[in-house]
Amino acid sequence: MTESNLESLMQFFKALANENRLKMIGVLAGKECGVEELAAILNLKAPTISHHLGILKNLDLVAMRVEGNDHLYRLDTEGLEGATKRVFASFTSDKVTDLVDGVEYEAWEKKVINNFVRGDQILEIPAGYKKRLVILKWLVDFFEDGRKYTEKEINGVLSQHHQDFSTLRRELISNKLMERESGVYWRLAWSMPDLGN
Amino acid sequence: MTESNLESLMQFFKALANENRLKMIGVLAGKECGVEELAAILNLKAPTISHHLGILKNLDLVAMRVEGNDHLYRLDTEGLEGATKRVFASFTSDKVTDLVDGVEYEAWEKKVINNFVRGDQILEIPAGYKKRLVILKWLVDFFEDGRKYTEKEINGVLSQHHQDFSTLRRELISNKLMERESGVYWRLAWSMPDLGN
DNA sequence: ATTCTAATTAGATAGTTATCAAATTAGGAG
DNA sequence: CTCCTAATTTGATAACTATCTAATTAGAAT
Repeated sequence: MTESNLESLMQFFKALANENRLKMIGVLAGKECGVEELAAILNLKAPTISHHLGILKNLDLVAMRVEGNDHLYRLDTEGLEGATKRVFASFTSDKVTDLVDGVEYEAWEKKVINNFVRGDQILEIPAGYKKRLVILKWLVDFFEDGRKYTEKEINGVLSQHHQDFSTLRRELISNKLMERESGVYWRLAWSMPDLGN
Repeated sequence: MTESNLESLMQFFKALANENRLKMIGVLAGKECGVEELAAILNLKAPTISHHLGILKNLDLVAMRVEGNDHLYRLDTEGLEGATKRVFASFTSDKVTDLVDGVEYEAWEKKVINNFVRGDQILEIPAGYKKRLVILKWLVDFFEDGRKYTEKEINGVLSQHHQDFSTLRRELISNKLMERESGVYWRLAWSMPDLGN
């Protein structure tokens, strides 16, 4: 459903993402045509038309009947409407998300952690906001949820990961990952999804 | 409207006729992303992502805001819905025909006439049904509409265009372009569109 | 100010697709 | 049965597009 859905969507769009195929659909909507006739109308050679018709036929956008030596093509109105409806159903609001679920949403976070953490050691505190936040979220996971910590305890944990524990402590607070009240600290954020580090 | 309509339809389909762009839409429907983040998720390099985003942005399918050094992209839901609706509208029943009106519908008939007629002379009666019909339609235009003809008159007119007037006469009848009753003939078909011959 | 960061643009290359000419097929016409 | 006609298939080529690396830009951080 998901992968093949994306695949079939793509097939549909590819089929229509071509000037001459669109024109063919327009022409065939008006009248039934043989291959040579289409070739003349669109200023192309017959093999090219055959090629395009093959693509459209595979998706049931056109249909064919034989009359004598001629292959008469026409628009498959039902096929077109059906495909159109199916496609645009996939593009309403929430459905779009379904296009991707084989996708590794956390790839970038993993990469950031890989680049800035070795073992348990933070090699460097990232300058950019987004990356720093990733590291802070990784870091906050070393504190138990629900437990209260003294500042000394906080510093103890943080200094296991990087020398500049006070910057880290400040950042955790300002980014709302931990909270402090009258000298007592506790974490706010929940665990990150497993990043495999 | 017409030419540019086809053009803009094509732009839309081309934009979506690509696996990675579809995936990007799926991802961005779920969350705002920076370029590097998308690059990591889709296993591509940043310039490639920029390239794709440019295409999507031109069509208002995604929108961007700046935060620090990051360019954060998100799905432009309204733009997407709007484009989708517009496209969908172009594909309902009769609208499809509007895709082509700069197109020479009679190109093939012209070509047939050019190949089988020189001046007023039919060089050869086409074997294929469709082509023969084109020539017959060209031929019937030499008879006045509403006037009655004797068989002798018919033969006289036809023999000005080809020696085998009796075959032509028979064909005109069997193809319902002329009718006969008790030795009197009259034409049935109306004039062809001007083919410029 | 200078350095750094993320994004974009430019240029090059590889993969894909449209197109045509030539060969082949399927099936009517004589 | 043989020729003829229209379509398709095959193979080659040209145009286009996706992708990458390297160079550039815009703007934040120090």
